[in-house]
Amino acid sequence: MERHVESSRDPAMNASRVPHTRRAGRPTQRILSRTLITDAALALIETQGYDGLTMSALARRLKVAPSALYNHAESKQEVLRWIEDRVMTMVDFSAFPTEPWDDAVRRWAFSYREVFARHTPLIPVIAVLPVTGAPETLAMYEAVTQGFLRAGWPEERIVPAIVSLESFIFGSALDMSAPEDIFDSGSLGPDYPSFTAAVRNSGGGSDGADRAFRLGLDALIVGLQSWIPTQ
Amino acid sequence: MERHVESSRDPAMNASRVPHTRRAGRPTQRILSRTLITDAALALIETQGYDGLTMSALARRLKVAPSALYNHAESKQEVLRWIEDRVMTMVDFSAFPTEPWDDAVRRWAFSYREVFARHTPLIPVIAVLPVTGAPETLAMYEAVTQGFLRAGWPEERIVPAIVSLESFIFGSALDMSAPEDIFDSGSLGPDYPSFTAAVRNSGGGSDGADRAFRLGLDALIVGLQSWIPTQ
DNA sequence: CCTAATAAATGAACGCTGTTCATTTTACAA
DNA sequence: TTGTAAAATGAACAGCGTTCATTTATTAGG
Repeated sequence: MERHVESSRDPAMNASRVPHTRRAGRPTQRILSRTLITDAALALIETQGYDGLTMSALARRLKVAPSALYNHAESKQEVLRWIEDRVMTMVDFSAFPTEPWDDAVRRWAFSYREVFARHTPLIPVIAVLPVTGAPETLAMYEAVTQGFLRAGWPEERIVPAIVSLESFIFGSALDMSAPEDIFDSGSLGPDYPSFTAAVRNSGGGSDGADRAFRLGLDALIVGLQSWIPTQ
Repeated sequence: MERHVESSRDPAMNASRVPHTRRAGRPTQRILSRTLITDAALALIETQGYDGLTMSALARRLKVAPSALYNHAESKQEVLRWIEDRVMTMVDFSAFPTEPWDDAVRRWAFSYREVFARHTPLIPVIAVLPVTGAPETLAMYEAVTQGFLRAGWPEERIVPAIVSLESFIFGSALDMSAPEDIFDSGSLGPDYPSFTAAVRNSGGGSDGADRAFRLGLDALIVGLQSWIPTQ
């Protein structure tokens, strides 16, 4: 068929998987690669959402048969892992080398939550995913760790602290995409008077998730800060 | 076919949806009901996991055709919502009426995490799900709210505090089912020396998630406690 | 320059999913 | 006994992720 290869595209080398031993007869990329597939997947998610991310749709966008994807990715799960690593590059952790610890954590946490609130289907993936083979994710952890060290954190407490913060961030990212009236008890309201009253008097309507996040993050930061020996 | 109704089963009245106005010609349950479907689904999950929870498998277990389920549930999503509400009954919030606030929160949080760590696929469902029509979930929130009031919390701060705690709990439940070596950077290790070292020195291997949860929960509790006016 | 080797692409399957629909069965009310 | 309406059936459906035998394209080596 005359479908693909209408122009001379970038050979699109596979960034992080250089062949170790080059044996006889080494062929080349024609169309696909980890980078290109991830690009297309993200573009697809941008316009169609995660429901629109099917292997067929992905292949269509790359002008390729669905089965061709399986020469490069083991499964859709693997594609999701690639996406996850790419999405991590959108998280802003730039404050750690310069700003005070708590400010840096705050900026990082807000950005982290924001990014994954737009990628909630990744959260169950990421929370369970080994970082092996996720260089961007590792880059973030390295920067965060250095920020903690810079603030005087003892090495052995850094990882648990990061895990705590991340747990809170992931949970909050999920919460962010909840409907505003999630706590509306409807006709059952009178059966649960204390809770219904608390919901009614819980302040502004629209920024409920935001207030809870700010509140919890501050609490977490204060609590964690007591783990830094001096200062 | 001679398949079903081999014994006289409980008519299995639909617990929480009593018909408001009984109009002419009111028929009866034969086999299915919200309660029975939820029972079967949970039993299925217990033995086969969430991957095994398909509408066909569910129907098979109830000795019924798959399409019969759709006379009672609008979709699989609705079945998941029923499961979610049932699972909420397994969360222990019994300490709120008697114990000190922080102890009650701790017990509740530990139980909550434990329960949903065994039901992680529900987490994305629950975090976004309106509580309308989820009586057990509402019952828990009512008890928790009363516990907060009893501890002197101002009404308007209770809901954000609960949301914060829940976010942390859900994130931690996801984290709980992560593999132990999730932070093993593999061959890329040397490129991220600070993080790799922090992981290596982060203490005991197996209870990593537990330590992070305890740490974060304590921090959160201390931080939140400063929101109680007196005491 | 041809040939052998091999990755990459194809297209037709596969089994399974959740869901729909016309039809039949069942149970109760009148 | 009859009428009504919910509940069950079974056959379809489109779409999903994935596999596999086959063809196409590319390049290294003799």
